[in-house]
Amino acid sequence: MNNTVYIISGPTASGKSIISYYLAKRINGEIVNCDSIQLYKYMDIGSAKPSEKEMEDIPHHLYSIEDPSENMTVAQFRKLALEAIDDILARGKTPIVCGGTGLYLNAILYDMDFGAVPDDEERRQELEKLAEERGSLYMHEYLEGLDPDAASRIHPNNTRKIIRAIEAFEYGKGIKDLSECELNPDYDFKFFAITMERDWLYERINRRASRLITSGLVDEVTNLLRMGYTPDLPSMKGIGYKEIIGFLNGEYDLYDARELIQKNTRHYAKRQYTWLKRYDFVNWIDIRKGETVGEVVDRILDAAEGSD
RNA sequence: GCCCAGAUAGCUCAGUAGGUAGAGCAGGGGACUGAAAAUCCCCGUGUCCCUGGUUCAAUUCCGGGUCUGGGCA
Repeated sequence: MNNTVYIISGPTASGKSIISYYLAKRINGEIVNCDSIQLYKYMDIGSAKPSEKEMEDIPHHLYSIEDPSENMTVAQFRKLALEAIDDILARGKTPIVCGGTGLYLNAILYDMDFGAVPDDEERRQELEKLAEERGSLYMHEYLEGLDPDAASRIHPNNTRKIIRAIEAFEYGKGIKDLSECELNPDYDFKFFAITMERDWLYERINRRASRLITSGLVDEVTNLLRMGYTPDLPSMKGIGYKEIIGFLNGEYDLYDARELIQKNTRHYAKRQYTWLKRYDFVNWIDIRKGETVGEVVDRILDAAEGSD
């Protein structure tokens, strides 16, 4: 049985979605989302989901599947994504994983074991309170006593990760290092990352931020707030959402909100590059100016054949 | 035309009681197994506007000039 899985990743605004769409048309594929914000319902404009036409044309999986009040986790995502991939393969089609959320990419690429660690909101709040009172250094020392190995991998200022590591230890499974994981042997990955000259990418990011605002981002955020989704939800902390919330609260004007969105998106793109550079088996597709999507897809298919 | 203030990193500015300078932002690099569009770490040489003078030494003090704000005519 064919078990080829395409992965189209790359920094935000590099054109992953449209490239995946054309690739899907060419190879009879279906698209699986790997973007942590596009998973949420009602967040269409800000997360730059594919157009309705694209979604009708080609089956898209894991888009708009979660309520913004819920908290998607990697473990959950991994389960859903692998199910979607297996389902597509079973129907004789080719899955195309599309998205730039690095941790989620890992969850698909690697044989990661998230175990049966239950949600324990109470314990997390306890630890958060402790961190606030005693400081992150204290928490780090505490972790060092429990799991020195994990502690050595986490910076003492990174309270969030320290808390997670403590939780993981208490549940009986420490945080493993990725080097202990194998590439998922069930699939034949064709892994691509879209890139382009940094200045050009930044121009695209800036332009897209402007476009999101003119196409109704403020209304989208206003509606989300009206529906009762609060600014502290992980979904509402997405880029584009948190900045518009600040504008609606009168913290700054729309012009500044736009600049903030642009800046935060650029920072995000940079972090995505850093993440993607860790994979030595990724095929970088460096987009040239003036190149059509069809030409890009040709290059991807050529490279995919070459890698067999 | 006159008076006042400013001119220092890509931007906003601090500073050097005279010994060639440093913050924030931007930018760059990096880490990351259950919040990941999150969280966290590291990276600062630039004609200190030009030009004379004083001085062992001037970006710093003094004179002149140029430009930019603001005020008065």
